[in-house]
Amino acid sequence: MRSSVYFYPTLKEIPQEAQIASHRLMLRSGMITQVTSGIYTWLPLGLKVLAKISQIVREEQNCAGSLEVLMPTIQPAELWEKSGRYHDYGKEMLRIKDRHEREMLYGPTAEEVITDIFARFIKSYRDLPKRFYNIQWKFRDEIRPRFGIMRGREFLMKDNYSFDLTMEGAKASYQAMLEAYVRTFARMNLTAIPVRASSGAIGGNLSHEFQILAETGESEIFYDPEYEKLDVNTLTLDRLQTLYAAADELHDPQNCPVPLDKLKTARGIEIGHVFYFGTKYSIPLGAYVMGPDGKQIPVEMGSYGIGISRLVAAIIEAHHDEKGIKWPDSVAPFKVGILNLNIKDAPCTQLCENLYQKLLQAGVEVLYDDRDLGPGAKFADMDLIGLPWQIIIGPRSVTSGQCEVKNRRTGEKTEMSFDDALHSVSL
RNA sequence: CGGGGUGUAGCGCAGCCUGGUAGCGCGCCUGGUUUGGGUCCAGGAUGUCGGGGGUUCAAAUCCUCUCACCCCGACCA
Repeated sequence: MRSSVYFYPTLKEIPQEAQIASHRLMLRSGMITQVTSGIYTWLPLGLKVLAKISQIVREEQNCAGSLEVLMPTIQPAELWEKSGRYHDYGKEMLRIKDRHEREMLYGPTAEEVITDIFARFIKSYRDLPKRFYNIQWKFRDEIRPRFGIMRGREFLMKDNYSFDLTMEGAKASYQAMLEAYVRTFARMNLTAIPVRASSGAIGGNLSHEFQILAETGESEIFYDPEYEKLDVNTLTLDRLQTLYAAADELHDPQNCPVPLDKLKTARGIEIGHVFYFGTKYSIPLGAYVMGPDGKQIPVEMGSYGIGISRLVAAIIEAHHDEKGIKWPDSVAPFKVGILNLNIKDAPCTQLCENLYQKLLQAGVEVLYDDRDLGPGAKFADMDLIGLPWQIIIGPRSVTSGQCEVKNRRTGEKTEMSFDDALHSVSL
């Protein structure tokens, strides 16, 4: 992609309304722009990142044996009346009426819709277990939206719903999701701590929230250092139940099993939440299957959310510096940026064009800054939008035959030949 | 919803107290200049001063109603 035809309206000045790093950087790098309180348009650069994150989440969900569906944003009140939540959910639910005065709502979550689908199509224990997920826009009419996309009213969420015959089965589903989450966040260079949680409005009796560590996180969390050694091979539900981790409001220093000198503390951003809630929805919505003994059994359910749009902000909170974003490779909107320091210098531009074409041919996602701007502006913009690699080519490259390759994450700069540059960023 | 604040050019702001018909920086357009960290010079365009009502010879400025947005708190992926 050429910068001259792309669209990323970068801002030199810090937008007044933005308080936290991710919000400021998303606005300044031209990823998003606010439409109204808590509601944003995703501009091309931001949308690209959102799509990359969605894809990673999707791959790990599929890998964990889940089936993707796409449920609507607008749901009928009727379904929520069955579960009792139409009354319970409160003002966070955006309620609307269609032209027939029928009560509708913009879905804040989708337990009712998916459970209804299950109830209508799945009748036998032989079809279990089943897990369905979708990646869809949700709306929660937050009392006070803030921090940009981090707490918007409209947000993109992956929500997965598991259906099992027994509680043991449900726990296996729960564990499969825990593992998928650890893998998912690891792929985004995030350290995630599954903190035991009260299950809130969705209800139930087993719940963990995933906090990802970032210095600017919203809440303080206290956790056993063993958490930092967790990976998918050592992570089991039983093991998790024995480890201590708590967010500040739930932290109880009196009854904390971890000695004070070992207890670790960090800032966390809640990015995912997993729940087991049994038959809370299956019974009222009629999600029963015929068991092996010929009896109707309400299915055991769980639900598992990941705030995808929030992840964009969370990744930035975890990976930025004073100049801008430092994208992990896996979610970067482009892998490489080429900076043509003087497009009016024909030989220099020729070098840039050649390299650009070679990178495209190699299948590398590249943003070529071919705009007629001074070098300073290009350096500043490229650091701001945070592509993992920068290849800097100026008139002096014409005589030296070298370009400068800069690693945005480490700041390391190396002069090398064009072939070497091509090779090193293609890895 | 309670408390606080802000709405003036695309962005960041001054002007408001003490009423006299709108300004600065950045950005944008034109010409030139410069080209390895937001070059420099010259010229130029852009405003229902958030909206309604009122006071006044005269309102960005005073009064009043209203809307939007932001911040703190309670709630949340």
